[in-house]
Amino acid sequence: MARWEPGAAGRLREAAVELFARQGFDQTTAAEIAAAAGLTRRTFFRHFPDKRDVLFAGEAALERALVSAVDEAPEGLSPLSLIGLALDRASDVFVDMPRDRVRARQAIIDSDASLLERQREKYAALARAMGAALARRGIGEPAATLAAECASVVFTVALTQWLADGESRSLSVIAAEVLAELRALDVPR
Amino acid sequence: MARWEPGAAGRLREAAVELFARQGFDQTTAAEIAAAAGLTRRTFFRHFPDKRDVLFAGEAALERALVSAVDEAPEGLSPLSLIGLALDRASDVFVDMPRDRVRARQAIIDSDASLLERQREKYAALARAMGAALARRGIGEPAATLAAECASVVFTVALTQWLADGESRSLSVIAAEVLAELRALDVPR
DNA sequence: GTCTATAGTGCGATAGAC
DNA sequence: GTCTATCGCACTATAGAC
Repeated sequence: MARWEPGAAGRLREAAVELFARQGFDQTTAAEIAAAAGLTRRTFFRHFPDKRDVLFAGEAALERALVSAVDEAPEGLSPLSLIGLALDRASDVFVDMPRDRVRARQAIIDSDASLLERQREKYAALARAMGAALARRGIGEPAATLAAECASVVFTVALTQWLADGESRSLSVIAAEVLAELRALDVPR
Repeated sequence: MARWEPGAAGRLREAAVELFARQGFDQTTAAEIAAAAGLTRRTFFRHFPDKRDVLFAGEAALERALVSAVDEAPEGLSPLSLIGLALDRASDVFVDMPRDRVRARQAIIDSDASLLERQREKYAALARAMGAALARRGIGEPAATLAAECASVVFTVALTQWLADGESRSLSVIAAEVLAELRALDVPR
């Protein structure tokens, strides 16, 4: 048997969601999480610079998905259409995730102001990366920034809806619908 | 002579920007700010629950302007047109402010992570208030949230441009232009 | 570890406005 | 007199210096 099982970071992330959900974020120590994952406190901090990060390690994959979709998209699309492609690709990141697990994670974040702030920070970083990707395609300012922020908002709204009680549609379907609503914002009502 | 001059909060805010700009946020104590405004440390904390708040007390007026514009707008407009009216009203809040002072304030915020965090929080609250105002007008979800977040983004981008070196146009002109860019995001390019 | 400086709070006293 | 803003003091907590 190996000295360590593979996927230490993943096991830490799962254990963290589990423990935070059961006993609260503040009431859970890094040592507990590490123990539940069969690791030591020291190893926890080698993977995550602070206790909060264990909940946000997934954002990197999201950013890669969003940015690569923009980078690889065909020419001649509108910024909003580019965003549509990016959101579709980002939705793929979530297809293999159990909805209940993502729901639990979001409930933890919603319960703590400092976690909410960290989440805002992550989304702001995501938007900056998207803006840079759009700029590489020749989209000027302020269009690139506006489109990137729109992507962030549409994604957030769509994710919230995906996690809502009784919702069964896929994230990509919901995101497309929310993007359509964004496009319709200038229709009088 | 009166025991207290009127406008204590305003004097504290001015002194704070002055001192933060000169010696840095961390290097300035609440007592110093209070003294510069002819008050005591205790009075500072009666006006502002914490040291950061002295930089953000103005957001309340901004929120009132945005929300009242939506509340008082005529019927039958699109959500984007509603936020156009709101942005115009919000710009009025800034007409009497010296651009250099707002620039100094923003430079202070940009220099400190915890202040940036507070600013994100304030804008998030602003967007929530706008979303609620739009909902009162019968705008459903997710349109209300989307439009409110768009307003927040357009305002942020416009304010940044207003503060840019060499920019001389008024905030309301810039905001109208940025909103026009937002409307044009679905044009292929 | 100690020491210092500062953030932030609770409470009561006081000086004015009305 | 009431009401409110300010003040002064004492307190806890915490971050950094050493």
